[in-house]
Amino acid sequence: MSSQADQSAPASRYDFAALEAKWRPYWDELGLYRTGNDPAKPKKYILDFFPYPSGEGLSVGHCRNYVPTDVISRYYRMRNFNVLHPIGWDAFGLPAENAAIKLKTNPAKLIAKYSANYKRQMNLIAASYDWDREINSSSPEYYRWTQWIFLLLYHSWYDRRRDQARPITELEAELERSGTQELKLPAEVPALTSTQWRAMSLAERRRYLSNFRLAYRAASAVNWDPVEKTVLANEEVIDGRGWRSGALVERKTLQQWFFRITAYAERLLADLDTIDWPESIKAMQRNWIGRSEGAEVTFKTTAGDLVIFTTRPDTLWGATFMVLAPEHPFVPQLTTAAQRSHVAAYVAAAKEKSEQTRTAETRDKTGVFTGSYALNPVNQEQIPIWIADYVLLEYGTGAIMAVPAHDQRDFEFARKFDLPIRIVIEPPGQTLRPEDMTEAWPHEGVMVNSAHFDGTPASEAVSKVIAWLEQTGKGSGRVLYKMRDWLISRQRYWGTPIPIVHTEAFGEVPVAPENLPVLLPEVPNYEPTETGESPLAAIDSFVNVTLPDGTPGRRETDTMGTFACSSWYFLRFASPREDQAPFDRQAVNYWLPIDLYVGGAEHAVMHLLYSRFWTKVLYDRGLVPFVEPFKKLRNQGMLLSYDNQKMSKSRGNVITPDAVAAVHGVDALRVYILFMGPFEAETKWEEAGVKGASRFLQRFWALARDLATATFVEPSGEREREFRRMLHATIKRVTHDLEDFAFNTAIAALMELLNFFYDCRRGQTVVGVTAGLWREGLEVFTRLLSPIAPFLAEEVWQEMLGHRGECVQRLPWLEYDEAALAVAEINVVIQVNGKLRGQLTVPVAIDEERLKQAALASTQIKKFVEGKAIKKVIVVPRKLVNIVVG
RNA sequence: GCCGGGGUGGUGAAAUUGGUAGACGCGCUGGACUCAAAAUCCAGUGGGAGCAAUCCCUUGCGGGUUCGAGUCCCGCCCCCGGCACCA
Repeated sequence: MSSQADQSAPASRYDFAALEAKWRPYWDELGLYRTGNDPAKPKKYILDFFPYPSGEGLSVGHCRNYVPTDVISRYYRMRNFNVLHPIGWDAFGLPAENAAIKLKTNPAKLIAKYSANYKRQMNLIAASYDWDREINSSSPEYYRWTQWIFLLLYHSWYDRRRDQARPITELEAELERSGTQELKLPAEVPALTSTQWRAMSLAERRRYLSNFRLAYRAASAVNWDPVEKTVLANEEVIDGRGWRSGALVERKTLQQWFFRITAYAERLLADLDTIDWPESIKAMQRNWIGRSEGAEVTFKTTAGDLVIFTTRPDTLWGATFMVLAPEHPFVPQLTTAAQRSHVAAYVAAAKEKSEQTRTAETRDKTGVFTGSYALNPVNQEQIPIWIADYVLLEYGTGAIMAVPAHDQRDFEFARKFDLPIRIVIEPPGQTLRPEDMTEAWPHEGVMVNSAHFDGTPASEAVSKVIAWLEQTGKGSGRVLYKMRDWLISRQRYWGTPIPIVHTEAFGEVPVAPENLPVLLPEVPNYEPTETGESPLAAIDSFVNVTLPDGTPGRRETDTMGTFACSSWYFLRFASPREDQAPFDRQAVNYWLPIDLYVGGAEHAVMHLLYSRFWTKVLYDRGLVPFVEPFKKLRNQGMLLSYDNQKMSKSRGNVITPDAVAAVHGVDALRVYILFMGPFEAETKWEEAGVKGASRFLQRFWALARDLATATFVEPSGEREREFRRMLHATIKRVTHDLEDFAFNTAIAALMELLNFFYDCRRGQTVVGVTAGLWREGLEVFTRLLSPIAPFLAEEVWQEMLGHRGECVQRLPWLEYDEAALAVAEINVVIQVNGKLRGQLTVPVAIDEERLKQAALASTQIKKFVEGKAIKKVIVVPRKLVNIVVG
């Protein structure tokens, strides 16, 4: 499209490229996108998910995220809110590092290049970010504070009595005073007296305290991604594969850093009920947290007390055998000489199988008898102990009681190995017989064969048994979660260094906050190793340090996974240049929590869970006054390419905003993105759809162009009332639809208004309304369009409607006038037996009786009513009359 | 299997609390303009019957509630997303 307009005749199409070139610098100069800071105004914080700049740049799929939030931001600016709409770069992480290795360059350089391109594209689509607040998580000014929060977690412990994180110094004081006796200790942490505590060396104390810290280092079986050459968090493993690399993960036991997110399981679950998020994301988080209520019960064995967890303590009398995970620590001791070779072979085979194959292969039960027996505490019965890989060491206690009558897995196992099946639960009034069963009966029912509990109904069974277990010391009620602690260390270069130094004398020593940041060294070689050791370990100048007191130490060489960076970045935007703290408290108090957070659904249990966790820790430690960071979350639907496939470079079907904007203009791109379907629905890109959006804008532009030459005839009061009514109805619809995230119907409303304008025209002549009202109509349209198609709106407003120098987006949002919406007459539908048979135009204020009479008198319904008895007439004022005949 | 979300024309989709199903767009058909095309404008467009007025059918399937159901209830089928030997 050229900007040289034909001088003689009026142009037939508008030159979108010229408008874009003209208005972009104008808005920049005006500071239109700068964050509002008028303390008298209310605020809106509207945020897009922290993007990861990649070499591929943005596709139109990203626009489905950025355009709607931009429209909402512009809308709230016009509604006179202070709007914070920032953007930054989630810059650390594997993709940039891998790309840099491949291209033999530095990841920082690549990120700079990629993010510059993202910025260019974001500006292209007129996303109204405040670039003064741009942040980059890989800059020392930023990651310094990621390290600071790491240390905050390190110096915090979770007090289960108060359900709150507290400073570790308070725990030390309590241990000094009274040991662990008053603490609600987690089962896996050994109790301690104050005397024992005082006798401990500094290193021993540090080791003991790591049982409590919210950031701790521990040896654990972890997910090793052999392609990325690093460990991954559980949340990053999808179907047994690394979420980015797609490689099958391997089990490795390594010393790793974790965040104790499990301490917050209950709060992370409960607070989901307080936030406005898509149900699917909440469901995924609930599912991930995986809460189960049940009981722990102790069975005596020759290797010691064997604790099991069950959600069905009411079936304890039906336990006919026990099953341990092959890795369970009791296995060697429980295995009898006769069984030794079988057990050893089974354990070895289980070890060979990855998590993947263990679950992917058939669910056929396998297992082997240990030769030992356990004592069922409820009936003093000796039951055989087996091992089988369907029991997982990581969940519960790694051991179960098997109740084949009432659990399908145990049933299959019992049938396969010919173990007894005993029924202890029955449906009321029915009898079950083991020999008749083809599957377990896992439902709730009446207890039978359960000593003095026989006859206990389902509604009371579980709670009564738990109470009895607690009274008799055989067990206790317990809540279990599937969620594991968050593994944060990565054996890679391009991440936030973990601010810890390891020493011989004192164990791990945290870096003092005033010595942050621990800088990531700039080095030419940073390729990952095969050994599970970070490439930083090979850099002596980084590793070897001397503490202020002269103690030699070795720096922690793992870096943090990028989800640490993105777990607090939304706080940083409130005061992005703050250099005394991660954020300015006042600024955070004003801007947070986020009013609207938009991004893809793929972060359901990663970023969105981690951020909630960090926010709760910050809340507990008094740094923020809210417990949930994202009040309202929306996920944009996926945008498939024209071939119904996901857009990807390898398929060659990526559509870029650059290409669309070049052909149709940015406004048309934006209109189509918004109009293509409901915001949250998956949709397919249709080139013809952009043409439709473009046509809509053209049609509006042509009306504005013709304003100067139009003639106005036959003004009529009635027609003008109708015209005004349309204007106000459209203001109302667009306003409500934008508030509801219903961009497609907001645009449909504008299209209807435009069609109405065209109905008022006969060629260049406008019929029924005055020039003044016609102009008002165009002005209303322009203002409603301005957040959606800002370039055309600005052009029409300033150049064609004669408001030069007045930025249309600086005007307040239009209010609708209820009075103008009023109509004198309305259509009412006449139904006979619920079927549409006629219509009636009646005064809006008609009373019910008259409406009924008018309907009955209507000739349209005569033939449906004639000769039949009228049984009933339903009158719904302003809507319909339904005549029921028999 | 469990959890969440869906199923409406040729097509993307609309439809406050149950109250004219298919707004708006795309596509298609016809017309105007043009030497012609593109663009634009005007008219039509759920399916079926009929010259017509008009009538019948229609929101995945089967029941139900109701004067009235896309919407509520019960039972199915199918699609998408997530989780899954979690005791």
